[in-house]
Amino acid sequence: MSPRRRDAESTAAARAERRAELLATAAEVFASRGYAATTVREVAEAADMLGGSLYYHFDSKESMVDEILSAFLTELWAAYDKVTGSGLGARETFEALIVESFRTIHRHRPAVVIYQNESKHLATSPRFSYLTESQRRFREMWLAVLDRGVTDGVFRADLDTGLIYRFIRDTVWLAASWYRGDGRLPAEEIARQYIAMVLEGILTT
Amino acid sequence: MSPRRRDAESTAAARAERRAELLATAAEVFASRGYAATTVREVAEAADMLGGSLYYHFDSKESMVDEILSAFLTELWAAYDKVTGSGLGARETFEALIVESFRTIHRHRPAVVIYQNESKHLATSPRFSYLTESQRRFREMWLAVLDRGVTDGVFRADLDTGLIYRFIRDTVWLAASWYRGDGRLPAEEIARQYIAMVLEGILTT
Amino acid sequence: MSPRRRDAESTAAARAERRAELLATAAEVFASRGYAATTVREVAEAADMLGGSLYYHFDSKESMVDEILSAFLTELWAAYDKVTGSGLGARETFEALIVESFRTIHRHRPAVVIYQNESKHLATSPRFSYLTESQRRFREMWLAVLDRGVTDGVFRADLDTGLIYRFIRDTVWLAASWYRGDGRLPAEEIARQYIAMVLEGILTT
Amino acid sequence: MSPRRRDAESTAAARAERRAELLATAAEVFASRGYAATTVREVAEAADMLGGSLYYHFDSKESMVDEILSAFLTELWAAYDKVTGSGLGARETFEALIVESFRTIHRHRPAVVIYQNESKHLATSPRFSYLTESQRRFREMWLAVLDRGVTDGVFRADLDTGLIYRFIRDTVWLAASWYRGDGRLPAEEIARQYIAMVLEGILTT
DNA sequence: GATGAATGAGCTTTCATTCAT
DNA sequence: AATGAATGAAAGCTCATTCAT
Repeated sequence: MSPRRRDAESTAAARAERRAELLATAAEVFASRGYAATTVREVAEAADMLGGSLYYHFDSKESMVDEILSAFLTELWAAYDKVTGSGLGARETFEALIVESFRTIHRHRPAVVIYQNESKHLATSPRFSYLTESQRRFREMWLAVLDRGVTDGVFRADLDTGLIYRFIRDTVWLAASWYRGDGRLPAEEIARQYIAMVLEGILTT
Repeated sequence: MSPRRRDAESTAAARAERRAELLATAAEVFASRGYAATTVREVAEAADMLGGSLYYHFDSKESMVDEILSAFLTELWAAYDKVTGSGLGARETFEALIVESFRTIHRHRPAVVIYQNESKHLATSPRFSYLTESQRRFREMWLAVLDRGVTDGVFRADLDTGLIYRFIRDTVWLAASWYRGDGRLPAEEIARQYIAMVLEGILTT
Repeated sequence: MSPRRRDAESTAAARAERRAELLATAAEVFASRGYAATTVREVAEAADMLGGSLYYHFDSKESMVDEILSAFLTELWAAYDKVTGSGLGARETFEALIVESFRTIHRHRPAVVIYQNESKHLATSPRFSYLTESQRRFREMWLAVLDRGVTDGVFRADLDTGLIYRFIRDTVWLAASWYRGDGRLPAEEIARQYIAMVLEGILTT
Repeated sequence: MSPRRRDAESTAAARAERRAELLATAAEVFASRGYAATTVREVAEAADMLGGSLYYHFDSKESMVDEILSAFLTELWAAYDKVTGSGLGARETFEALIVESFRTIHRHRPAVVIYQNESKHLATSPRFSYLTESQRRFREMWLAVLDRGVTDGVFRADLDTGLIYRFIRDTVWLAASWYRGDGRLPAEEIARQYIAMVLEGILTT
């Protein structure tokens, strides 16, 4: 490996690292103030620079949320795919998905908040069509698990699975709004209690 | 009643009605596009007027959300207070509160959506301090019901009531985002299924 | 005189009186808040009506100032012309003009304030060309008196008459800004002291 | 001096210089068109920029007048304080104050015009309370000089000093409206003739 | 004569974005 | 990489004016 190449690599790596840093900062600000209500100046200030300087790193404000959300969704689906591809039963799949969701909230809290608050609005633009697509997959995945559970006689048959899906979706993602990693309840414990509450309600007894 | 008085009354009534109409329109638009992202011109357009004309009826964009939210909260608390003042047991209170919540969503859907999406941000301004206050009361009310249920042996003691409170809060209010009054599921049926799901999970068996 | 004609006359008279009332009110408001900074609504409010109602009486906000100023100037020039046509000497003319000026201020205080504050700005519009014309006549009249006084050996020759003219003009009209008819100093006493000061100076002799 | 420090200094200096330039332009426009009647766009145009660009340098239109007026008053009072602190007699103080006033007009003509035309209106806002305060000090200072002159037998006792103060104040500051630095009469000559007129009168003796 | 609702132009201000340095 | 000045579109809001009643 030539020194030249090493330089190029370390430069590229340093640049990527800087981007990641800036995106983390931006995500924090977008999450706390709301995307539309946050100015580029505020993001820059949080990163100790001036407004114009961000444009060296990013094309636009929109491209920042874009990167934040797509990075989060990519990682989320990697985790989900691993679970659904493991050949677990309906109940075990249900539990594993809940646990993965709370783990993701733990690692990507600001991104989850942004996703929760802004995705409906952003999704109207073609650039963010992947948000709609993700939501569709999300719905299919959960309905499949719930329906399989009903078919297998594991979940109650007298409740509307569409309704249950919505309740689960809402609680899980809204948890990002109040979840604090430093609280007395770690992500795993929240997942455990959440599973206990929901499962013992929808299970046949 | 003199004609003069009748005139004054009908004029004042007509004005109040017009305000209500405009507020309903504004609420719809704020709910669907987001308060910050909605322009006054858009609200006016939805009401078939020009931007400036709205200012004959309202002081500012802010005063519109203010009226929308406070009208909704006033009605909501009237319903809640009636329930909590009826001397019902923990479980019956729980059920009645859920039913009232879904009924309010049915009648004030756009206001609920706005409340859900914007109140965190709006509450930072002194003008909207009643939002914070309402949230505090809301929390106290639910915790009281849940704790009483635990004490009375009606609700399970091994779950964190703070956590349960949050799950309930999030699911109930977020329901406004997807609820459509014209759907196959009326508010009462949604409430019934929701109660079934949650209660049979947190009840001692 | 037919009753019909009397009605028409009394109606016309009543209308003229109402206009005069409204103009007096408007002058007061324009004088205290400034013409540009005063809204039509404020004028109307001071006259106990709604904004639109003024347009029954007047074409526009501009036509109100127009009437206020031209009425004032008409009366002022009638008084001035009487003085300059009386064949008085330079000093007596000087004194008489000062006295008439303060009398006009006494009767038309708000109009004078408006004239002082706004005429420079208004005069740029063709509609108000009479303001420029009036100012020109005013200058000519005073310079004639002062120059005649110098020629006659009544006024000092070592002072620039253009400068003296300006000083007189400024002090006399600005007096409207602080003059209050109810004060301890009536218009005539102010005129007397003013004349004494300008003619003889403030030094002891 | 390190290069870094020099850079910082020259940058800060350049910025201050630019602000001063823009303020001078704004003062010119405010003075000629009136503050309320001047639009921000007009100020910007006079400075060869677009309306929004001014907001990089100033918070608001109001903050521009604020800076213009307070800079002028600061300098004016520095000059006045020097005079009144010199232990001169009443007549010499009088003359020196007049001279300083005309010198200030010479250097700050637009600011003086703005002060004259707008301060009454601006002073109602707390932000401009210093205008009221300045006017109070101004009155006290002049009355002290005039009263001392009367006591010392230098000034006539048969004239109302309150009245004289007002005449002096009005003429001196209104002079800014017509004074042109390029005219045949320099500030000092105007001051000389003005002093002669007020002290000795315009009559031949 | 007056009301009240609406108009529409124009204002101050904000803010994402650009670009020379 | 970052600065700082400027752009220009668009926002919230004001206000003189109109007009049916």
